Amino acid sequence: MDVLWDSGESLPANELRDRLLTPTTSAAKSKPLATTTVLTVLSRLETKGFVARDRGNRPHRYHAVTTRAEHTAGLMHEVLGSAPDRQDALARFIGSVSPQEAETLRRLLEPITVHPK
Amino acid sequence: MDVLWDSGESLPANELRDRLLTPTTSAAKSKPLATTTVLTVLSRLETKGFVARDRGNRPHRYHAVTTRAEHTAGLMHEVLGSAPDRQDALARFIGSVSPQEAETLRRLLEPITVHPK
DNA sequence: TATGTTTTCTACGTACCGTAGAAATGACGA
DNA sequence: TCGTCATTTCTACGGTACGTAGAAAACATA
Repeated sequence: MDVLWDSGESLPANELRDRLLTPTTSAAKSKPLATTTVLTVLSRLETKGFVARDRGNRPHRYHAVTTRAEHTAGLMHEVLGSAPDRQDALARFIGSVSPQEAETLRRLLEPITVHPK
Repeated sequence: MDVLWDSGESLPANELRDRLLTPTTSAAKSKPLATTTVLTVLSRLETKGFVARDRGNRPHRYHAVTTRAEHTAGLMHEVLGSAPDRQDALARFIGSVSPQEAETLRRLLEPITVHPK
């Protein structure tokens, strides 16, 4: 559902419905959804704080509250946070990460260090 | 539900039911669950591969398939895996991690590097 | 004001979970 | 062998969430 969220930025319900026919990330075009369906989902997402809408002009415009990456990171934190043994969980997590990703992580972590010179 | 999973290791349903009255990790003792309830949940968890049972002797003994930490890590990977922008997601994740945890991560990542000398 | 667009309300089917009763199964002593 | 009790399986009900959408209300504008 959020697929198209990350695509554009702040669109009216109808736009969304249309874009849902063109699966941004490949996949065959499925049957069109009723506009009301999209609206319903949008409200539900709104109550959950995933989406916000500009209630100003008539065709309300919706936009994701966070980026997909933020959302993903958030979920990860949520999962991690629900673990009583964070350290351990992190260890396991790191342990099963691809070399490339490990490298990425290492690079990402560096900046935090206040390494002199 | 898995709370007690991580506690002991491989117990019969009744044991479980009893232990559920003594919330391993604090919290007040709630009302006792029917044994069948526990069994039901156990089967459901079994179908999902979270739990396995020793069907040998009569009081089947159940045990978690993975440790809590592994499970958590697994979930994290799952979440991360469903993201089209892994790098980005990881970046955000790291960005919002506590300094201590960042340090832990750094340490965990080192071993992987084949640093000479 | 009539009419088409957009939004809100309400609803139905499916699925999963918590909980547990009823029935089937198995073990074990009398 | 049979009764009885522990254990397991089957079935079920209430609750919550989601996908989907029709009906009705709210609006804008010709």
